[in-house]
Amino acid sequence: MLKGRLAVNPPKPERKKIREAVADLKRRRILEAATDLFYDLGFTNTTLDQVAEQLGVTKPFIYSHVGSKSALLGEISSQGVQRALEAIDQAIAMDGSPGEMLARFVPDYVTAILRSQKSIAINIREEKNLDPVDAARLAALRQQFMGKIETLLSRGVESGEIRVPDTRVAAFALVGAVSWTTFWFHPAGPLSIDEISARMTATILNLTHTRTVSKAVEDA
Amino acid sequence: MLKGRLAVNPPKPERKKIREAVADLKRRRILEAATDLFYDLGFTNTTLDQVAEQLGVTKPFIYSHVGSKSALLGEISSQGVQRALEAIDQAIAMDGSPGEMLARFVPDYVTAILRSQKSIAINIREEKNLDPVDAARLAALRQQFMGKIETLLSRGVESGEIRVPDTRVAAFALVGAVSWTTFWFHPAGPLSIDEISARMTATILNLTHTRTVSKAVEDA
DNA sequence: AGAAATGTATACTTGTCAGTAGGATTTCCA
DNA sequence: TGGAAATCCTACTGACAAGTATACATTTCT
Repeated sequence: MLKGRLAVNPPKPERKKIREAVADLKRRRILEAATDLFYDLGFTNTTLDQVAEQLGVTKPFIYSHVGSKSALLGEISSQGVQRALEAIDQAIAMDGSPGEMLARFVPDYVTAILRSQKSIAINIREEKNLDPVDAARLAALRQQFMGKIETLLSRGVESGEIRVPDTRVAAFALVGAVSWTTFWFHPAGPLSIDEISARMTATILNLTHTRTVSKAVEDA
Repeated sequence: MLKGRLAVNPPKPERKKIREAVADLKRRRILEAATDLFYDLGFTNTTLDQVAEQLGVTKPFIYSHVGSKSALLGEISSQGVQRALEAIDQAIAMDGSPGEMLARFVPDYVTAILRSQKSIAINIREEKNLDPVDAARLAALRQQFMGKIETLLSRGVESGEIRVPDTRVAAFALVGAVSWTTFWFHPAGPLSIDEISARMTATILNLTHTRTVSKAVEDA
């Protein structure tokens, strides 16, 4: 069998690329279907047979692309956090005052959360069904995220642009207010993602910014 | 067997009371144990055998006091919402301006949430494992709760005491910020329930109240 | 005391589902 | 076109846990 492997000519690069692209596509579709079902029914109430059925395949197909049911959950759960981290990193990367960074971050963050609504909801709800290794990894990411927000708020307080009684509690309040949107947002509802993002941003900046800045943001 | 029942003299009231009190106590202990385990391990990862073990009894004991595993979950899940509703009802019942009502409500609400931390967390996480009937009942309660908060905010906006860009979104932001505490609060951590309540209240009122009121609250 | 009712445990049934072994089918290349 | 390799399915196993039938123990009342 080793011989068999060696007998084959090395595959041409573009062929390999197509292979990989196909495999990626399949993985993505599996993730999508699983995300929908986990979101609608809950992780433990969803069987992999159901996921397979929705894709028109069977369970072993899934196992040939994904290690296990919990691996699937781990991957889905991390998606939302990744995007949230991107949002804060981009905001921090811009050159501007802490207040401007926050004004940039919040709408991006809300938008990111609402775009990955299902993964975020799953991430929050199914934490206890995660493999301990994944759970630890995600906890670390979350902590990193919280730290960055808190630092941003602190710097804004120092510079006088931001006014909150307690940066740590304020950071949690901010994240809570935004994360909570995953539970009440309905894509088919009256408010679009952009509208919610705008209103939530106005609401939150009203909370953090001192009046002068807050006015400036409103006028802009 | 009907005859047997009729042959018995009616039980004396105080006797019956003791019976009920004992049964109530047992139920409460079952609920407590189940709450701890559901919170720590998640609903589906907890077996009723584990709950029984923690109480030093066996599974049929539990079934003699509780209809089913999901009935247990339903009862646990509703506890937190009940208390939150009490908090808003008490605040509304006081005679005072909307701003004063809100200033009364928020700390009570935070305290209620943190005191029933585990049930709230379970309520949020295990929604999909609820019996559909319970789920509908709880959804109705939640909606009622949200409606009352939104009304309160609207009245405050009318009276000029409260300033938010959008009462509906602000109501969700408020509830999100507070509910989120269940996920990061550690009873053994550095901040007590009262401290968190105070800081969260200051943070939130900073968000809702116009400056003058906000100052007055701070000075008080 | 002893009959009746209540409460609790032992020991089972039953259904469900994650994960897999091995075979069928397609794809790809010489 | 033959045959190897990749891909996918049919059909199973093994474990686990909810819920229960039945028997035993304990209290309660006459």
